[in-house]
Formats: sequence, structure tokens, C-alpha cells
Amino acid sequence: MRRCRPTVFVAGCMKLWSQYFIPTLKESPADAEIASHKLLVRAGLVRKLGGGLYTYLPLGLRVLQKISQICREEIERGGGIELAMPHLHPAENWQQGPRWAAAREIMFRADSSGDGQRSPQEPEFVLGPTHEEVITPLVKAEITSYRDLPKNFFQIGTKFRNEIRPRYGLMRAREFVMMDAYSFDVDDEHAIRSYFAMKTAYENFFRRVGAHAIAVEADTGVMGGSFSHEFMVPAEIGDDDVIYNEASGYAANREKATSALVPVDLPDAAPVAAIEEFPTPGVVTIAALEAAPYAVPADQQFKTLVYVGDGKPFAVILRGSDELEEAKLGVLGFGVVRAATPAEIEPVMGAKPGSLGTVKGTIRQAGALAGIFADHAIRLIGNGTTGANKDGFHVRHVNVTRDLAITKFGDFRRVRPGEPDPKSGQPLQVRRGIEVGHVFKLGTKYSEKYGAAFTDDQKQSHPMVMGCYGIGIGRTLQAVIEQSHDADGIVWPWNVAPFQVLVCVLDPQLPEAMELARRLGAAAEQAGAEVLVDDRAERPGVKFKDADLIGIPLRLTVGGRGLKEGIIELKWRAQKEVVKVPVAEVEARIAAAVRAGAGQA
RNA sequence: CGGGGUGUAGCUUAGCCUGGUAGAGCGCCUGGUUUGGGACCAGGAGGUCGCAGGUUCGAAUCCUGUCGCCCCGACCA
Repeated sequence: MRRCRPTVFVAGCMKLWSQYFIPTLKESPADAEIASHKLLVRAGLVRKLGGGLYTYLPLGLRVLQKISQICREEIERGGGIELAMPHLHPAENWQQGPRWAAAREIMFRADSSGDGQRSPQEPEFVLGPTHEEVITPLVKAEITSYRDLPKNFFQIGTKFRNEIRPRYGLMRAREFVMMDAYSFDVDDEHAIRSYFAMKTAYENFFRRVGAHAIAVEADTGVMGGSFSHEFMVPAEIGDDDVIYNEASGYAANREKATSALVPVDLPDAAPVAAIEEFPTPGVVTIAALEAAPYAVPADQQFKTLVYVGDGKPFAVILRGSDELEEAKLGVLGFGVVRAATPAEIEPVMGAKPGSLGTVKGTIRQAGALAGIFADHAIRLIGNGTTGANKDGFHVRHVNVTRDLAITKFGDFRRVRPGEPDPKSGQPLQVRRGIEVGHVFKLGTKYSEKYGAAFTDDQKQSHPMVMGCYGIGIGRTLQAVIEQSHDADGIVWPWNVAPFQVLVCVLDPQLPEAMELARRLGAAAEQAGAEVLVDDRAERPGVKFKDADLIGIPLRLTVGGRGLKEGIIELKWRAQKEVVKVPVAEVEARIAAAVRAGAGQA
């Protein structure tokens, strides 16, 4: 017979470490790069199944549930109604929607079970990466009157995205837990109201879970305001650059950030001379044209890039010194955008990349282009140099208004730190952040496509105005760790800690020690805390190290030494000091400590 | 998908260049000594060296292919 530890039952819900499951690690797994990822694994919160796939172990699950519950409460307070949609979606729902082509590459396909012999070309099912394609048809079928609006439905559940590169543990997983909400309103004004209710709910949520998240402008709306915000947790390991100015409060994702580089009242430059073609053999880069003998500064060159939007080529003009921010091409309205290949460019433009330009009359097949889009900043050039659409030639004295064929101006360049803030003119700064949430005013894109319309009090039918909202629950969990840890381990904020109180029994073989531990645990539970009792037959050093690693906010230590003196020790994970408490006073002191812990959270 | 790296016991890894018995630490099991910040001694279990081919008398080691994983870029909660 194998010897087993006898099962010990404890009153209340407190868990005995020896009978629970908290596999801590002394060393970090080799594949963990950042602090939060290492701690997730070392503290026994998660284990990896495969790339971007994680099992939540008991401790991790408890935190996930804590965060989910806080999220649920705040979204409900913001007007959300919880429901649960399938994770498996008929591909048909997506095929009828507006972004099948764009979204399918990140979707996992799921075909009917069987021997796989009859696997169709097109998937029958996909695993849901998000749920607009499911909620909108539901609302279309169920809601038809203005009397039933507004509605805001949300769920907290698993999402599947075939991320090209899963990374950093839960930060970018292929299967992850997300809160997603969808609002339906009668008009823009109400939709904006729903939007800001969600934004407020988000702010409350992040405050309660102890994550310092800042709302960052993610899109400049067409209606004079901004109706997309990302919630970013500042962190060095973030994937996104936040462009901001502290004084003015301006903050935007790099992809959407703009600057006041071009004065609004900048007059159009007058032509200086007739355009003139000149030979530039072998010159195919901005840098080469900057060099002798040409000596044209990069910020006096027009850079012409060719992209393909939904199969049609189009051109973008930037200053030679600027970089294209590809995400900004989104405003052009194409579904799928990619850089054109040299083979695609030459027949349309008349030259290979490096000699391209958009001077009127020089484009071989101007009609083939879906448009020529110019960044505002080229107006700062006024008169400059560009490619002649003839290999080995450029043209100078090119005037923006007189000579360039431009369909439309727009903001396409990537902002650089130091440029003037669009709000205040102060220099912009940059820092890294992790996107943990997103609020987005969708408009009628989906409601029109799926026919989600309502009848107003004038018997008129209108498409509903939608908003969509997401919070990465797992990502928030990891962001909290990233923001709240020290050299020894995690320092959980009270509200999301897997347990709030750890009773550390140094001599569990002493019946009186275990008996006292039970008393302390009961007192903490009575005060409203969740309690973990470390009753393992380990040396004190091991227990203290593990306690610091898993980061329970309040630690109560019961040891033979203290027992003799009639004291126990009370220590906050976030502080260094140890407070000795006479056994006679423990119940009252613990109750007060638990209230304090819950209060400051 | 492009560039770089890596795969050896549950975890961290040495060995690979220069082919010849697969090693260590942690963890685990047994016994003992310890006992307030990751103890010590003795004994023990545990490895298809990612996978498939090839070269060779002989491959963890060299070659080819393949797969997984990690890092840098484009996408996202």
C-alpha cells in the first residue's frame, strides 16, 4: 500500500495547500521572456499546452474568475445584458458579413467530424474570433421596434484567433478569454451615449482590478470627435507605441496618432520653375538622391508607394523623410490592403520602384489606379523632386498643386516623437503599452449588412447604430502581474488575489499550531476573506519563498516559536514590516486587517 | 509569411565545433540528521538526445528534410 496523507476537512471554504494544487517552480521555463510570463508559470497559475494555448491551474482560474466577475459587475452597471453565444460559428454567418475576406486568415476553421475524406474547400464552421456576425443576426430577428432600444449585450468567454505569432504567455494567445459587448441604438446620439457609458464602465473596471490603464485615442472619427479608444496598460514590453503629451492629455496609438506638423493655415506653395526631367542612372532610393551630385534633401523629395486595395492598385505620396503608417490606409475603405509587387507596379506606372512619381501625364496607365492619395505633409515640400516613371530619371521643380495628380489628401505618415501635439503644440512623447481593452463606435456597417433595422415612431425603418467593446480578461490578468510584482514574486491587488489571506503554518505537525491556524483562517473568513492555509511539511524558507511568489496580500504566520510567546505574525505582501500580534487579540486584529485590505483596494 | 535562434529526464541545462559508455543541478522516491527565508548525508527511480532519412565500423554530435518552440517585423483583446 502506498502511504497517503490523510484527508483533513476544514470548516468553511479555506483550502489546505497540501491538498490543493499549486505547483510552484524555482526556475523559470526557458520559453518565458518577460517577468509576468515567468511569474504566471512559476507561481503555478498556468501551464502551456502549445503555442498560445494555456491551461489555467486552480490559482490562475481563481484570478481569472475574480477579474471576470468584476468585469461582469461593471459592464452590467454600464447597461450591459449578459448572454452567451456559441464559440462555433456557421461559416455562412461570416460569409454574409462585411469582413469574411479580411477576417478568415485569423480564423480557425472547423469542419464536420468524420474521417476527413469529405473536407470541403470552404469551412462549414469557424471558431469565433469575435461575435458581431452572431449578435447582429440575432438582434435583427428579435428586435424590430424603437421601443426595444437601446440594448447592449455582452458575454465573457473564449475567443479563438490564429495569431500569426503568439507571444508572451497570455498576452497574445490563440485561445483567450475576452469580454465582448455590442450596443444597439436608434441613432448616433444615443450610440455615443452607449459608447461613453461603456468607456466609464471600463475605467471603473480597470480601477477595481488594480490595473493602471489609460484610455488612448485610437481613431479620429469623421464626425469631429473621437469614437474609438484603446485602453492601454503602460509597460515596457507592450506591443504598441502610445504617442502622448502629458500636459495636454493627448494620447493616441501610434497607428492613429497625428501631429500638428502641418499648420492648418499653410498656404499652397507657388511654382518656382517649369518642371524639368533629369537623368539619375541607378538612383532608386531616397538616400541615393540625397547624396552628391543630386543633393536633394529627403524632405524635399516626394516618395511614391504603390499598394493594392481589394485587387486594385493605388498610389500614396509622402515626403521622402516620412514613413507610411499602413494602418492609416484603413480610411480609404478597402477590405484587404497590401503592398504591390514590382511586377504589378511597372505596367501601371511605367517604371520600377525607385523611379516612381505622380506628376500628371507621366503615369503610364493612370486609369488603372484606384486613386492617388497624398499625405498632408507633402504640402510642406511645395516644390520638390520625384520619380519620372521612367527608369533612371527624376523630375525637379515639381509643384504640389500645379503638377501632381492627387485624388485626395489625408493623414498617412507615421508620427515621430518630438513633433507638435495636435492639441497643444507641445512636443509629443512615446512609450510602450499593452492593449487590454477597446471601445469602438461601429455605426451601421453590420446592421445594414445583416438588415438589423427598427421601426421608429414615424413608422420609418432605420438601421440600428452599433458599438462594440472588448476587454481581454487573460491579458488584463497578466498586465496586473506585469504592473504589480517585485524580485520575489507577484504582489496581488486585494480584489483579484486568488486568496486574500495566507495562513503560513511553520510547524504543521503540532496539533496546537494547526488548531490556531484554523482559528485565524476562520476569523479571516468571517471578515470576508478567502483563505489558503500552508500546512505543508516543508521548511520555513520554502514556505516563505512560495508565499512571496504567489503573492497573497496578507500573510499570517503561525510557528512554534511564536506559539511559545503567545504571538502570531501578520505581514502584508506589499510591505516589509512584520507585525507581532498576541494570540488573544488575533480575531479582532485579523478582522481589522481584512477590512483594511478590502477597503484600500 | 520574411529574418534569426533553439530542441538532451517533470524543470534548468552541459556535451555538439574536433563522431567512440549521455552527465550535472533542481524536483521526485527511500532512510537518517536537521528545522524561522529555497538544509545536509547516504541510497534510488527517471532519457526513443523532437521526428524521418542519409554519411560512417560507429551519430546527441556531421549532412538533408520535416515538425515544435523562442526572439525580431506586419495583425490583434
